[in-house]
Amino acid sequence: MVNPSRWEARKEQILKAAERIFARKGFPEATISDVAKEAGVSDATIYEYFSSKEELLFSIPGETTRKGKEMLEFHLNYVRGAANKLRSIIYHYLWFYQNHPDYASVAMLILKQNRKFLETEAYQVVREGSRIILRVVEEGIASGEFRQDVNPYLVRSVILGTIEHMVIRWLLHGSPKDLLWAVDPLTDLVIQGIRKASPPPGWNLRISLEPDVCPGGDATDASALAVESNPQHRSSSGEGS
Amino acid sequence: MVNPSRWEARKEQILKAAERIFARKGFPEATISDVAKEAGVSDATIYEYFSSKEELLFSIPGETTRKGKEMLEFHLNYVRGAANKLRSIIYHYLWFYQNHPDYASVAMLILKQNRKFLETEAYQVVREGSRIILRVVEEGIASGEFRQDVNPYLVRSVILGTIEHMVIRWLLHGSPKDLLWAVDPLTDLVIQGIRKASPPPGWNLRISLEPDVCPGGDATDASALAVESNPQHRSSSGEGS
Amino acid sequence: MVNPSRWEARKEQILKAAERIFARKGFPEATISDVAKEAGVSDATIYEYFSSKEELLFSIPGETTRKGKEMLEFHLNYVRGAANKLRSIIYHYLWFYQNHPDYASVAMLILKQNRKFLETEAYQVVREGSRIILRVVEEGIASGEFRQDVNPYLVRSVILGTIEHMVIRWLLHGSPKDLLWAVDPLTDLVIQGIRKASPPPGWNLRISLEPDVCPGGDATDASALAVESNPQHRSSSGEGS
Amino acid sequence: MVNPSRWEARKEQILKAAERIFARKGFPEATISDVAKEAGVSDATIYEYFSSKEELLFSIPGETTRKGKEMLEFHLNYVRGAANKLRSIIYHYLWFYQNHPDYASVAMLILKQNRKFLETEAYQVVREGSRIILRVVEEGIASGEFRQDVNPYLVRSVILGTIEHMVIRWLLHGSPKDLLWAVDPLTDLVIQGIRKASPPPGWNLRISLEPDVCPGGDATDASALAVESNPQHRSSSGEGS
DNA sequence: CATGAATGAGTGTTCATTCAT
DNA sequence: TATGAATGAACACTCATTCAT
Repeated sequence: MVNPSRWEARKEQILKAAERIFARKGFPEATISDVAKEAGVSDATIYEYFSSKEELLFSIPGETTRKGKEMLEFHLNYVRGAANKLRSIIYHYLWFYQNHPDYASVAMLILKQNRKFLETEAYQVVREGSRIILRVVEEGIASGEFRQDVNPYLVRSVILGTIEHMVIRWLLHGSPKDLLWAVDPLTDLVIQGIRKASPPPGWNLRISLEPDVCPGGDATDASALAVESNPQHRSSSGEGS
Repeated sequence: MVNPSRWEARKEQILKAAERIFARKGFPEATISDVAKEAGVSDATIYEYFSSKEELLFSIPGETTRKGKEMLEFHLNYVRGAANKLRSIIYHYLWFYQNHPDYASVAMLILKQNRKFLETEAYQVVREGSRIILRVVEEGIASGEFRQDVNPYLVRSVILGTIEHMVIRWLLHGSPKDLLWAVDPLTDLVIQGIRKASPPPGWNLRISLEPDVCPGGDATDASALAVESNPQHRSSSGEGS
Repeated sequence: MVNPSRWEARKEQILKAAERIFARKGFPEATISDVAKEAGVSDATIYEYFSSKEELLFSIPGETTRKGKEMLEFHLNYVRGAANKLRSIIYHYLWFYQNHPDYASVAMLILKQNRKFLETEAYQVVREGSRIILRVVEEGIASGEFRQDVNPYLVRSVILGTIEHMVIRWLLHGSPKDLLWAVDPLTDLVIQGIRKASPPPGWNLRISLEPDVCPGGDATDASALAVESNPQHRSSSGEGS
Repeated sequence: MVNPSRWEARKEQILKAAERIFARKGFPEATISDVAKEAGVSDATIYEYFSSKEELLFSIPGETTRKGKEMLEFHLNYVRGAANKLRSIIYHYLWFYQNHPDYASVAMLILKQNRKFLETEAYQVVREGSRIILRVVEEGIASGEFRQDVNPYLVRSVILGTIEHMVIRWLLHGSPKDLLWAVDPLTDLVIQGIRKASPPPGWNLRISLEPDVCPGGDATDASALAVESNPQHRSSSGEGS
């Protein structure tokens, strides 16, 4: 390995080819020859970089996951409040999968159900990533944003489970076209489901105004505010089956 | 097929063997020989009942799913109210997977990500099953239990996604031991997330005021309307990174 | 295996083909395809009968060796006297190799130097075969035909080593054409080398010459030579197992 | 080849590495990489010195054999008498293999049965070495030490065959620990087997002729002693199976 | 009906060898 | 001279599938 950067580049080239091929054909159906052809190298060359077909598969997450986790943590620093952070997390995952469909395929359709992958180092990074959700939920409980009795593990399962379910549908059925439509509805459902059910400050005020506003008035403004703290909007591009 | 009942029994015997083997070893790793041995028949005999290894796999859900769906629908008749029905559904799925781990393995780890399975007749039954959730949610919206703006497809994704996420964790990690602990927390989270915002303590007070404030007005309707008149459509292209 | 005799026949057919191919091309150069073609079956069929290329190789001696050993023991019953028996043994080996050149090739050029073969059950039969020589030599010592100081293990090494050396030369160089020419010379050399030195007819004549030779004081030299030509010193580190 | 001596040193270094590796793993199992690693050079470098893996193998005997042959011939000049020379030869081979086990492995287990090696120049040196035996036997016949009817080729086969048989046993089984124990027994067996059948010393003596024949001579006693002092104890702990 | 026996088709993997640098 | 990098060419082995009995 005289030239490490060249070596890394080649490795990346092979990994990208593998990601594409595995995403397209599935792992058992894809052959090393397919990957080699896609990468523009020989079969044997692949074995210079990866010791087996399976190791090649397990190497795909590697950097991607690490960078993703770092990026997410970086963004979260910009955001205040557990609820807002949950939205960032949901956005992050959906945006990422949307923009890396091949990676999504490999992760959701191949790796997720692979028992051996669980013993992989790469999987540890995935776990760490998913621990962020736990942390944020706990933070929200501590700050009083969320109820004391909320189970962070359940929340994580709800968030990741829903995302994964939608990503898989998107991959297999192609619907919805745009995964990001779900960011707000999902965020809202979850937040609503776990937040401290005391009315947010300001509610009472507005409500007390209503009598004045209602009759013939424009409720829009008032509820607009309410809506902002309480949005359950259904996108016109709903998740049709 | 000299003796139809005997034939069916044999078929079931092979299917059960396949379920066990596929669950244990995964589909590509499992061989027809494995299944044949487990079923106590010869390799060739399997081909008397199923035309290919893949057809054998796709035949596993068949009855199970149909019966499951029927049972679920039967139970739902006992239950009044969309929220209660959602709980029944969640209970049903978790209970079923908990008590049929091999089937859970095949369904969650093998079939769910199989593109070809989507074109299968058996898959149609699965879809029908999942449509029950849509129906119940719509029922809840119509009855006023759930908010008007709730997206039934999202709710379905949340419920099925969470369940599947938990089942997969259970299959791969063995935790939690008892899936059913999640029934109520999950139900509550979802219901809370979608139900018409019944007032937290203190609300009723204000509500009681409304008639005075909005004479002749229907508070419920009003707020429902307010919400409905406040659609916040999100442009799908508005969420740039 | 419904029909064992058919199964055995097939197995034998493959073994014979393997013997021919391995003899002709050597083990590493021979491919399973070669063997399959020679046997008139498919590659896969070979694996129905033998679990690996190596097991196929190690199965070649099997019957042959067992039958050979039995035949040899049968013949030995016809022969009286250890010396005569040794001749029978030498004849047996040379005759056998001469008439089974492919087997000779496999045994001498492939198996003999294979460390793994030593752990094989088939090899045990070979060992038992070679023990016959030990037995006969011991018998000859006990009966007084051979000297007391003869080391049976050395004799065995001489007999088998010479035979193998000649067979290998015969296989590789093609000379001599007829291995059997060596039966009597080798037998005589060995017998002469180990027998109790009873004088052959005519000896005494030559002995009468000695007096003439002695004067002049060469007797010492002569006996020195005699001594040197007859040392049976036991090294403290004998060829113990 | 800028620096010839450096070049030769490198070549020797590679050859020694190859000898070790081939001896340890066998030829087909050993890889060029193994040899390169052992030699501390790169794979490609080996091809600077040897054109192929096989040429590398065939180059191993080269010097060793030539030097061995020279040494043997040198020693033989010190020895008088064909019988004594045969002992020297036997000693030489056994001593050499004993002290060069890796070379012994390569020669006995790999090269000896290689058809292509026979066409090699290196093999010619081996042949020349083995011709020494022929020469000595012929010399012994001519001098009257050995019988007229002795076949030198047979004797060579006996000597080399026995040695090789024992060396192979030693390599594969590890017994006997010390090959050299066999030098004298083997020499004696062979000499006894081919020498002119002069009565063993002491025979005629006892026949009572001698006193008259060698008056005042000590020859009688001496040779008698020689004979009597030649007890042929057979170790009870011979070459265990 | 059931199956023992046979196989065609396919693939991951290895390694001796080459060559630009 | 030395080698890192690349690869062409093979090959053992597997397994879903077929079919005569």
